[in-house]
Amino acid sequence: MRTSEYILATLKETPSDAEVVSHQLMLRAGMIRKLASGLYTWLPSGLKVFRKVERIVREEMDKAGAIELLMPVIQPAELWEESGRWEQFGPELLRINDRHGRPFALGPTHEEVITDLVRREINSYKQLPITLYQVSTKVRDEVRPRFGVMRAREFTMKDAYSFHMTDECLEKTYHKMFQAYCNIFDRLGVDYRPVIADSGSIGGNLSHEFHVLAESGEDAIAFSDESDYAANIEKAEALAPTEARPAPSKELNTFDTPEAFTIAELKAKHGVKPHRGVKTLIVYGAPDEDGKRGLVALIVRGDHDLNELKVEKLALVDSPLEMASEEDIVNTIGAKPGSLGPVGLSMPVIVDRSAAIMADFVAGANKDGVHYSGINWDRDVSAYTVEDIRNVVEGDPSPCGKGKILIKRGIEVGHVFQLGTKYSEAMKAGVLGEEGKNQTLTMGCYGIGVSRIVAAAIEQNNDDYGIKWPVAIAPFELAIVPMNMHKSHRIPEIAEKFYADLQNAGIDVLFDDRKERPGVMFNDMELIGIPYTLVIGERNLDENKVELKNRQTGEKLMLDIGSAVETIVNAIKSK
RNA sequence: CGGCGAUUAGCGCAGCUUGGUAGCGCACUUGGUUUGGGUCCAAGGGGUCGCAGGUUCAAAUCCUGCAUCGCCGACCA
Repeated sequence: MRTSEYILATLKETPSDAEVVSHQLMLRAGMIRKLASGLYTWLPSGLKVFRKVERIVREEMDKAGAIELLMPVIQPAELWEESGRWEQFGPELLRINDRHGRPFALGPTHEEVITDLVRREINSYKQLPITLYQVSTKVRDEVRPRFGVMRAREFTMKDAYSFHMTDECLEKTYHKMFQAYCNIFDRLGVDYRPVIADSGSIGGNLSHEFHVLAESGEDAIAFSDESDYAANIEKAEALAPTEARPAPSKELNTFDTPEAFTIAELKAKHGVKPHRGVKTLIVYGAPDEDGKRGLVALIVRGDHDLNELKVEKLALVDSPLEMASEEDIVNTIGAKPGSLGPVGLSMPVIVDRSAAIMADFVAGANKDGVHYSGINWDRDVSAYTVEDIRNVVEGDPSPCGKGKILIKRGIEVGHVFQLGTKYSEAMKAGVLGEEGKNQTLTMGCYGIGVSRIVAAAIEQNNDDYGIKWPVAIAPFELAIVPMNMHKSHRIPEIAEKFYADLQNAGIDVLFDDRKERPGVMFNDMELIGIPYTLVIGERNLDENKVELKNRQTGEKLMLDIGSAVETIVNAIKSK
């Protein structure tokens, strides 16, 4: 490709609404442009990267025995009603009506459609197991799209679905997919980790997420510093403390706290250390037979955070989890949030394991502007249950039994699930088994965010000058930058020859044939992140040399003109 | 969904307080100059000042409503 016949679309200035580095660089490097909130056009350079990621994903899926197909974005509501997700999915499911007023959804994922297809097409155990996949556009009406294509409303995902007669068979495919994912991320050249995960709204049992590690990641991952344990923080168990609860040594006392309604204020104004107090959070309980929801109190240590996912799974608590309104709290307890505590509460009280071994602690007195000190479990609060309801923090013992927890941030780029029979049962997808009896299929599903990978790779590979692409997914492998080509006759000649020879050798080349100053060209090529730049200038030509620059290392090599093509091809193809 | 903020040329912004000819930098076009790291000079093109309504002789500027975009929050106890 010649720059003169291409849209480089690079920007000197950073658009003001781009927050994270990958979003800024994708705009500046001319990869994407925003159409509306969470909707992006892929410009030529962006699309080239996107296609390279897509290709690696396809190759590895094919290698793992998955078969590609393509399903519609627009899906009839009936299918979603059948699986129960028309109700369950919430406003993220973008719904439309056709001209006849019939309801449809724009597919955020394709479990329903694939299950419907398989129940029609697959009739015998002999056709199983089978893994089908597609690379397609997904639509999710995100509450808050952000970070460019990282959390967009329309994005591209590779989604695969496997169907089996038995759980053992599902497990085998699951491991095969897991390995295929590792191969994919290895080839993409990103630093990633598979982590134990929750299966979320997709449903199912065992599940792993693949995360690209980056500061800007929206997920927190808990690692062990001594083993290869890694889990999404929402899934990492906070082990029960091994130490025993000290005996009470103080009397229960009240003290006035008229201006302290948060843990931070309690610390600032009354010197209460956060780990010596507890937070009391009020949520709605599971509905009773009449559908009425009571309140439930959740107690965690002042310096700990509640884990909503763990709470949601408790039988006493309504799912999805919802914080009680201030009105309901005042009406039931007689005090506002900020002055609540476990003493004298007439509702179920669920205490975190770490809070349950505290003695002589501080909490609100359920009276505005008053706190208790010297609270002790059993003596002052009789009815309560103990559960794991908090997020792990750094330094906690690892749930795997070895080492301590470290917390890092990650961008979720892949997710594999063992779904089980959630969809096949609801949608009656079964086949005849060996004994001639109908048997419900068991399913797995496996997603990779193709567009998100592009952004995640940039988060991990950039510097002050721009993007530093891994060769495998760079928009171009090499840039030819001639110095002042229009002032010379031999430079264009040699540059053209290199352009032709390198292309013939299978290198993806961008030939910067613009009439620009060298600095402008260098800056553009570095911003776009092309891994190698071949600089052709009079200065070196006199010695029969050209210069090869490596974007990753900054290293410059002088090459003899005669052997340069071979050297370059070897360097690039070895990656 | 709640709070805050923004909206003026393709991009980044000023002008608004105190109403009176719509500006700057980058980008773009033309000419010249320069040429191994975003040259310099000159001339030019490009705007329903987000939309609707109101106040006024006069509104980018003041008032009201709406829309869009963004940030933060939804762990506050």
